[in-house]
Amino acid sequence: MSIKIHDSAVRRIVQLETAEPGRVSMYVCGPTVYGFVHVGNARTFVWFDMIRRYLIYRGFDVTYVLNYTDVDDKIIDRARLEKITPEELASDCGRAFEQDMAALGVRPPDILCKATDHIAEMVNAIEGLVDKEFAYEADGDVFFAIERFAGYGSLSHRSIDDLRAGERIEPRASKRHPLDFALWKSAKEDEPSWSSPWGPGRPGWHIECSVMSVKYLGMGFDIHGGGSDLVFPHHENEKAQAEALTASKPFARHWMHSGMVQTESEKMSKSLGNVVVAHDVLARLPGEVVRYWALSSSYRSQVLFSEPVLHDAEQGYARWKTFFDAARYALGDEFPVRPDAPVRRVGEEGDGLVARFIESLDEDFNSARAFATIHDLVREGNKHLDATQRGDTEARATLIDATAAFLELTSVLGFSFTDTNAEGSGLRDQLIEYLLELRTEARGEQAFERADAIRVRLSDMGVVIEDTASGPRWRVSDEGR
RNA sequence: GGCGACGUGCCCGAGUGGUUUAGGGAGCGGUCUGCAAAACCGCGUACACGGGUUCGAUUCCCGUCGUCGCCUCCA
Repeated sequence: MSIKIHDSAVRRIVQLETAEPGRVSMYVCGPTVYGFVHVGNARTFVWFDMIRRYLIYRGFDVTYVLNYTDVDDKIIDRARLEKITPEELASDCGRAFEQDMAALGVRPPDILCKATDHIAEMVNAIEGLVDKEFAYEADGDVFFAIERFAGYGSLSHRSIDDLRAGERIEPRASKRHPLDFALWKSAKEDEPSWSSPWGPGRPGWHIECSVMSVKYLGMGFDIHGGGSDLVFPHHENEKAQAEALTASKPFARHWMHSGMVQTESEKMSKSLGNVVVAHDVLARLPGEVVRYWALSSSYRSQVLFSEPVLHDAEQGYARWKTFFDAARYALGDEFPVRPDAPVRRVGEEGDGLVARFIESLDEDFNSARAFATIHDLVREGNKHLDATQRGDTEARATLIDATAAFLELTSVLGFSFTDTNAEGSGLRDQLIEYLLELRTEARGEQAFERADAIRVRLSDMGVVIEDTASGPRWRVSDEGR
């Protein structure tokens, strides 16, 4: 088990070194629940889901923690706008998030934690930081004093001077240093608040992740993930808080950051107003297609979200699904439902395609290469379809191997294929079969017009007919589901 | 201004100091088919530009140009 990852703290590819052999603890910054997540968000969560699945596949015992930031200025503002309470808004958006994630094949985390369930722990942590003089109070607010923490900026590779040079906002007058950030914000009128030694208020943005990650995984947990726009200030601040409070380090052993999604030539971002909400995309495309798009290039690179790119994903995924359907038809009862023993010898050269798949993902999760091996697997399987249907037992054995490997590898990537034909009623199937009989008869009589008419009508209803060596095969397309 | 990433064939997108092709999409040609569809086979000889290192660079180094990200809430 030798897995390499790009660690953004050191900016290079390193060996994954976990605190305990065979176990991986990972914390990923989840959504701020005040609206639907956009596809950039979604891509990050799909990616960490895949990483989690892969680590499990490679034998690690993985603990995956995801948080909801459910107390925040934007939640308060939006709730006010919609005339509902912030709690209602947060729980609605949490539910919507879970729906979207389910559609994308993202498994729920092992631990889902919410900021509002950890206010007391956060207050405790802030008190600790004040005691140790890493933080100070000013008019009911509490700030973290970055100058007191040696090494501030080390995660994002910035010096305090560099950061000041790029300042774009007027610093608060009550801060001692312009880059000091809020741990606790005093409540204004009509805002949700909790009591604290500094008066009623709510926690600042970063503290919840420090507190919750350490609570559930302990200092020195293995992987901290999120989008690359969180490196500074969010992750830098999380790290400073946690290491200052516990007087120990590291906060996280490895940091992984996913690249930003862009539309046209701009980053997709809520503040730029150019977001495409995942919910809308999922309303018109299967989640698998979006997942295919998300995973078909490196998690670290910036990627484009556009119609042509979605089309590529749609076609690529369709190739897999078509193979699945064809293999199911050709193999019948011998279709490998769940591969118990991994098949490692398909595509016989070297160690085969499964080995190449593993080798690829071991190297900082090179999913593009992993996808290529699955496409090769599909080609290998497709080559043996016709012969299988003609009764060639050797071809059949190869097809079974290829299919088993295909199912295994795609499931590692989080794709599950379902037999769309099986979703209908027995009556429907009988009717389709009957129409196929009529069509076969017509073809026998050279009445091709009649035969083609049946095919067209069925196709309009979402039932695709394909003539094969051993007779016509039908399948229900996505439109027909 | 500081920090960083990237620039690969029509498009998306891996990768490598030379010997063997990433892969997908689109296109063209072929096989199969009554016709389709699916599938399979074949094809395009790509690595921003200019220097340098090297026997040899798309791959290393320097520079130029360009694109994008972070430095503000953001996945």
